[in-house]
Order: sequence, then structure tokens, then C-alpha cells
Amino acid sequence: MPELPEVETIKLQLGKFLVGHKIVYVEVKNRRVFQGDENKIINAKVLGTRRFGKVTVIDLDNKYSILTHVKLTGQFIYRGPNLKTESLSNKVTGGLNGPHTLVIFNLDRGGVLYYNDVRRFGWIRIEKTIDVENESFIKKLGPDMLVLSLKDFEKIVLKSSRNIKVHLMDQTKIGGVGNIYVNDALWLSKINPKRASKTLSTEEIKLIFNALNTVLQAGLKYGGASELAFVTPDGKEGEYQNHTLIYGRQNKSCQNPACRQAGAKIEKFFLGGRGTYWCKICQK
DNA sequence: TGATATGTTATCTT
DNA sequence: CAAGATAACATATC
Repeated sequence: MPELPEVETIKLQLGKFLVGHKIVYVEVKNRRVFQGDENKIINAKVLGTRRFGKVTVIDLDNKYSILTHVKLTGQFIYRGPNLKTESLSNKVTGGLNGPHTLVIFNLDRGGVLYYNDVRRFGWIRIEKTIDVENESFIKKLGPDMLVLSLKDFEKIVLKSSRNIKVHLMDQTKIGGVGNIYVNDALWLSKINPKRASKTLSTEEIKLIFNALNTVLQAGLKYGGASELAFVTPDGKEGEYQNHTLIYGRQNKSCQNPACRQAGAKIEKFFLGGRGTYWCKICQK
């Protein structure tokens, strides 16, 4: 879930809800997840939000920024005056201020931002705004898939002999692409996930490039995929999990009519330790 | 009980 | 040294 569309959704909603709020105090319940000195952000006002790959950045008016990566199960949930409805998905693990709530940002005017994370893989860091782009993780990121040109994409693809699926998910090569959307994009472009990157033709690379943009835009339109733990900062779920093309569809028919006619079933196997879905009829 | 889970990284291997 | 492969991180759920 937290791939480019999910993180972009987090960025947009946090921007909408937090801008103008002042941070009054921060309760840190887990020191591994919250790295840095929370006192540096007290009394600071939120200016805006940015995204680098799967990292969200919250910029403050005192020259500091909050950087965060939600990894697999991190959740940001806002409650307060900028919210229209206070609905809360039951996917919010442990509820608000529950056993999995690791950080609570108390804001002015009665606003609160909760960070929940069941598996505690995610992190929140405090950095000077001027240092954000030199932060170790962000510095290593490849160009963001949403702004990458076809020409640059082709160069990146042709550089590796690994299978195309694992290569596309390498954040140091391209920022933002994860397992759900790469599976769907390779199905849409009719390319076998096992194909060695550098053996792909210019035509095939163009198909993958267009397919990736198509599925990422679909993910954005649906507010992300919530089939596991992802929830949006307004406390709701995304809908992309109900619209996947091949992800999660093992043993079901391929959605391509010709393959369905032939009785083909989606196969699941592992590539780079991650679940990979493949129709052996149409994905060559 | 064992397999699996959207991400990243440290640590081998090649 | 670099690229690639694999296990590990912590915990819940099926």
C-alpha cells in the first residue's frame, strides 16, 4: 500500500489538514520510531508538505522539517477543526491513542495528529529544512516515477540485467514504485515480470512506462490501496484494492478476455522475496 | 503452527 | 568494488 499513490495521498491530506496548525506538544511513546528531538518542533507552525519517493516531509516555519516513512503499516490520522467528518475506518490498528499509537502530535485549536504503526518499521525524523534533500535516505532515491521522462526511464531500464519487476521497485533507481502497482503495470503492458531488464525493446519499455503511469494515476484517483493497513489521514480507506488488475488475483481468471476464454489462471510466485502475479498466456 | 504481508537495509555471494 | 541475492526487522492475521 504505501507506495507512490498512497504516500501522495498522505502528503495531500496532511497538507490540507495541518497547514496553519501550530504544534503544541509531542508525546513520543516509541523512541525507535521517533528519531530526533521533539522539542525542536514545539511552537512551530506547519507551512506545507512535500513528497520524495515514499517519504513525506512536513515543513515548519522555524527552519525544521518532519520527515516520515510509514513503511508497511504506519498510519497518520488527523482529528480536529479542519476535518469535515470524523469517520474512522476499523483498519486504524488499535484505534486512536491505542496500543499501536506511537507518537501523538498535539496541535493548537484542538487538533491532534496520531501516528500508529503495528509493525513499527516506519520512522519519523526531525531535520533542518535545509538538510532535507541531503538526508541519507532521500539522497539515494532515484527520480520520481511521476516526473520521469520516457527517455530517462529507458536508460534506467537498460542498465540492469536483473528481472524488470525487481529493478522497477529499486528506490535508488526510480522513486515511488512498489509491489502492488508494479504487478499491475506489468500485466497491463503484457510483459513477464521475470524478463531481464536490458533485453526489453524500446517498444516494450514504452508500454511499461505508459502502464506504470496509468496504474499510478488510478491509485491516486482511488486514494490508494487499503487491502492491508493503509488508511488516509482523514481516517478513511483507499479504494484501489477493489480495482487491482492482477495483484492479489492468484488462481482467478486473467481479465484479458482471450486468456479467460482459454481458461488461464493467474499464477503467483516470488521474485526478490515479494509476491508476484503472472498470466502466462498474455505476459510475454 | 507455519506461511505470508505493501518497504528498506545490512550482510553475504558472485 | 559493484551488482545481485537473501535474510532480517516486529507483529498480526489467515
